Amino acid sequence: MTQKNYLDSDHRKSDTEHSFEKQNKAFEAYFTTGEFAKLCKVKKQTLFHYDDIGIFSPEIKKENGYRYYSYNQLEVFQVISVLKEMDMPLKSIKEYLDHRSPEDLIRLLSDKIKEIDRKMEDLNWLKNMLKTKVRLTQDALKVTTGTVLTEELSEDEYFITTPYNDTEDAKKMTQAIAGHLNLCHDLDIYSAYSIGGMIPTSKIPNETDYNYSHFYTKLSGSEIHAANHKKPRGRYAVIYHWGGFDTAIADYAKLTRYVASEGFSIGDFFYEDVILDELSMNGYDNYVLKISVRLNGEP
Amino acid sequence: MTQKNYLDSDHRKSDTEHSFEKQNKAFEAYFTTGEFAKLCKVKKQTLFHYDDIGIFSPEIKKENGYRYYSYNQLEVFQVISVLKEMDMPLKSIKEYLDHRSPEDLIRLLSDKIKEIDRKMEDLNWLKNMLKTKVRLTQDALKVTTGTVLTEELSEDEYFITTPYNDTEDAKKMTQAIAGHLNLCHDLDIYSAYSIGGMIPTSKIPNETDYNYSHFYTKLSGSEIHAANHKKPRGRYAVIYHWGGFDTAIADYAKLTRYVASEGFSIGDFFYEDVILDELSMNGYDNYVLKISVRLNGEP
DNA sequence: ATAAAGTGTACGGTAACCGTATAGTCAAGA
DNA sequence: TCTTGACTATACGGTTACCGTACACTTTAT
Repeated sequence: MTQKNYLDSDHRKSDTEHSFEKQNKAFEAYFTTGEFAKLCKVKKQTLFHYDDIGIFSPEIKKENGYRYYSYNQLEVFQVISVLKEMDMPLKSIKEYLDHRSPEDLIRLLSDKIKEIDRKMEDLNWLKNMLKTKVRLTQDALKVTTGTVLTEELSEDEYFITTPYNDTEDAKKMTQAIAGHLNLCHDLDIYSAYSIGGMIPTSKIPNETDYNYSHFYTKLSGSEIHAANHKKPRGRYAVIYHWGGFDTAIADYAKLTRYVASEGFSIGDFFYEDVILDELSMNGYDNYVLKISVRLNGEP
Repeated sequence: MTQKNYLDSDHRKSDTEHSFEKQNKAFEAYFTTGEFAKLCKVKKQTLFHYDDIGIFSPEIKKENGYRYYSYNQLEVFQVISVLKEMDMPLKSIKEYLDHRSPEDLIRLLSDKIKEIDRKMEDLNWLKNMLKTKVRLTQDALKVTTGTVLTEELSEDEYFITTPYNDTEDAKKMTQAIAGHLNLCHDLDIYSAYSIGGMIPTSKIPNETDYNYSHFYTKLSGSEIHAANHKKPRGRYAVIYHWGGFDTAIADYAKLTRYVASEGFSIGDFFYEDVILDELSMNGYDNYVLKISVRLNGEP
């Protein structure tokens, strides 16, 4: 790759003043810190730093402190760059460089390849989640609130749910939600959707009660094996509500009246999804909720 | 998602001692720092830190300094977690949270999606490079050095080259190599292969001359449009050399003798590749070189 | 009442540098 | 030879997002 020439044997470790005086011209074959930094496309500071921590030092250091890097050190630096790009801490790089061997290299790189695979999976998941979130938010901006409409759910949706029995105790509820998050976490489920709440239609929310029976997370393709609830496909009555949970009660009532007036019988659960949440809005009072309930029977 | 109940309006910002005494029981609806940290799956320190820098503070702080987080703050914390997972610095998260809106969220997430795409491309390239490196290293371990063998190159290979005219001046050569690296960098070419050197067969290396005419980088599929040299397919004489550039001279001669003795005429260039380099070996003297030259004409 | 467990602040340290101030050094032109 | 401008070195502080530990005080359970 590069040539190892006579300069090497002449000057390597020849750091007495004598040899400097005698072969001063040889310094032309060396790079100062600034030159070498430019070659490596890094700041001088980086080279100082590497020298300080002992991972990469100039071949020669004059007694006035001036550093001189040799041509063949460029390659060593490249090695460090590559290892650094793989997120290897300098400490480990140093350790590796001190004991390197082809076998260790193969081990090291193979591990890194696995790590990259993991990282790519994570990124892929994150990307899908962000895309879903963008879509949901865009939809939410187009929504009309306070009016009942109907919507066809063309496919069954699968949920993982955490049951909830306690009453309106805020702390208990928070713990249940945290528990649900942990459950999802343990099952490696990271949905793009917010957590939703199910309320049995037998218990329409009122001023004193707003009782969820379950908290749920919608599952996507590869995760439906973990499902324990199915939101059945079919026609749903939907109302979008703006103004937080407190004032949603009225819209639950509206929804119930609508179902009856249209001659349907009501499905088993209200499904409550947060469409615009803390990510884009400041505070519960500005959330946009989507409340839906299945229309059973023929009108 | 969660319920906003009476605790909210009663206790938010009610941090006088009076209201604490009066509604002490309400604290049961709040979480201490440790509890909340467990809920969020982080250390207490993190919450302290977020409070310090003003990005996320408990709803209530008693006059003895004890922090109390409310149930609805869990969601705010989740938001911070998600943004953090997208490598957003806390400072920017705070800025965003202070002015958030659905439109900004869409902008933000769309940018992040693009960023993720870039990152995945980078990772993919790195992965391919590592895989190639592993393969090359494994091959190198199986190699016999010092013996001439022949090898069929079934496909043309495409190189991007940097010409080199100067003589054995180490500094000039280093600069040429650095220039080559920069060229590749500028063209977005990051090969998995090390830089190779080409030597015209008219100038067989000897004790005083080891003159490369070009440095090259092998291009892979999508990059061949940038090629300015083709290593033609066909039969090649190959010798693997262990012991660095200095002692390679003898093997160049061996190669030349072999070509003649078998009745071939010699190709235009020697191709010199470093098979085991600084990544796995310590110092030039332990490199393994692969020197190849095309066998022209029928024997 | 006492002990265990939890909470607070403060301070130091981490990783891999970047920026700046200050002082010394080198190379080229007058 | 001297000066000037460009460069070099060291030292110290700052960055980011925390982690650990020490020490003192509270709360909770017994």
